[in-house]
Amino acid sequence: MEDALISDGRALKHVAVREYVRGLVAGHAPGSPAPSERELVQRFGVARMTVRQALDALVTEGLLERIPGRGTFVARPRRIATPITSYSEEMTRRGMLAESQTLLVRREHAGPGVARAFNLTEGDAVVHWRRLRRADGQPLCIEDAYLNEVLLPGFLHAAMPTSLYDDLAARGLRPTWAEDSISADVATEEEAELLEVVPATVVLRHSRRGLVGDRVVEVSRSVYRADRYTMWMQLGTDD
Amino acid sequence: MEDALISDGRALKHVAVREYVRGLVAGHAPGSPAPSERELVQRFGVARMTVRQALDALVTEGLLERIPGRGTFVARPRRIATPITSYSEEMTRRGMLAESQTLLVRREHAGPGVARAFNLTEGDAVVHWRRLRRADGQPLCIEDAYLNEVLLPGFLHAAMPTSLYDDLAARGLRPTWAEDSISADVATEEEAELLEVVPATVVLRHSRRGLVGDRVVEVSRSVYRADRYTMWMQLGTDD
DNA sequence: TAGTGGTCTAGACCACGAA
DNA sequence: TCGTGGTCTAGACCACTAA
Repeated sequence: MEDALISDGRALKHVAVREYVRGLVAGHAPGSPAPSERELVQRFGVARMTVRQALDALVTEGLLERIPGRGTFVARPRRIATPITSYSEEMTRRGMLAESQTLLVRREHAGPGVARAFNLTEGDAVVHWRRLRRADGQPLCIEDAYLNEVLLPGFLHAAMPTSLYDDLAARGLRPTWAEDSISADVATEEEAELLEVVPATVVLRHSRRGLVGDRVVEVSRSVYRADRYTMWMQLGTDD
Repeated sequence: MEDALISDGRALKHVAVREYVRGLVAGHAPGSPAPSERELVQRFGVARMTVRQALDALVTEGLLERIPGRGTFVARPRRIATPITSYSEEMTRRGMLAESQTLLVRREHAGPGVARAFNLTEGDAVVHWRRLRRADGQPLCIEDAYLNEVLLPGFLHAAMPTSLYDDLAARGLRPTWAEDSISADVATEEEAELLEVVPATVVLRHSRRGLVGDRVVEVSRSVYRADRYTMWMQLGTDD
């Protein structure tokens, strides 16, 4: 929603036009016509440049497309690269029931790897949260998430959120940038027991550094049963 | 390059201003000031709206950023998600010497999996190109690439390109969209022999469907030695 | 021919930042 | 105080599309 209309007290005309058009075409099929520029000039009693400023924004964000000599139309949605998702979001997308069992959650001193990933000094305090993840009731993954406590005051004492990403989102700290590494390996004895496989079974390891701006908010290491999990991703933009 | 100046015969003013500014700030450090809008109005003898249209384009493409009350400046380059790279590009990025040995290249009838990936009918002709990939002389990967011959006339009879992606780029068919899957597995006997490991060694499997627009130009399946390869990727935009 | 978006003019007032 | 970008006006002519 555009809150400039409320919070500012003084509505910007191009914002008013933009949000009017956005609401008008919401849910309309690609190719549906939007109002013509001169029609909007009449309706809002503004200059045409103001209407164009409003429509420019909607064209830039991919909602509308202009065809010279014909008009302005609802654009076909662009393909989008793989979003940065949480385990529960990913499982929901696959149509599976995601469950999590907390194995450990406590304040720890950062080891060398975690400290480097956070740009902290070894020994600095971090929150360590280890969970066993299930899909449709079957063990699928062990995730060790590390969090920078400075960015998440009261996190340890609050009720554990259902979804880490939901909690981060509520704090405005949901990662918008992720640096991932993926490798194949065999399970350790401890991992094998939790995942209910024999030791030395093949697993997929996935590490992530999640950032918001320049701040590292999440460092995680996950190990998946290779017989139950294939990672998917889409790269590129548009089509 | 902006060719509207030449091909159109009649130069668009906002294009002239845009390209003038682009050339002016080329190579300048982030934070360097660009000319002010009123300065460009003077220099080109155009209206301010025309200058703003020119600068809007450069701001949208991420070259400039505006700071109200201060001016317009060269923007800090945005972080970019993992590009769709070829094996040789990826190895070069890692500072390793990439080599390829063609094991097989021929026309084949598409099997069910490849046909589905290409949106073809099973049995349709495809080009199959199998290569053993080395990094710094050591076997790293076996790649089976399948190509749609309809899109690549004469491909089989031409000299084999050093890089498949270079050849595709020359034909305007370098993928701009990729759908990948990654899984952990063990090597087959044949794979183990080529990769110079014992059978049942852990490997990373990577499949890709590469598209340009709606056209599938490449379907590939790669198998990497897990002890020598970790996949990296970056997701998201900006920072 | 009528309507559309693309381009362009020559001004204007505003809020904000720096000096 | 002065310069900056942000917003806005009330027109104009053009090329193009569709009827």
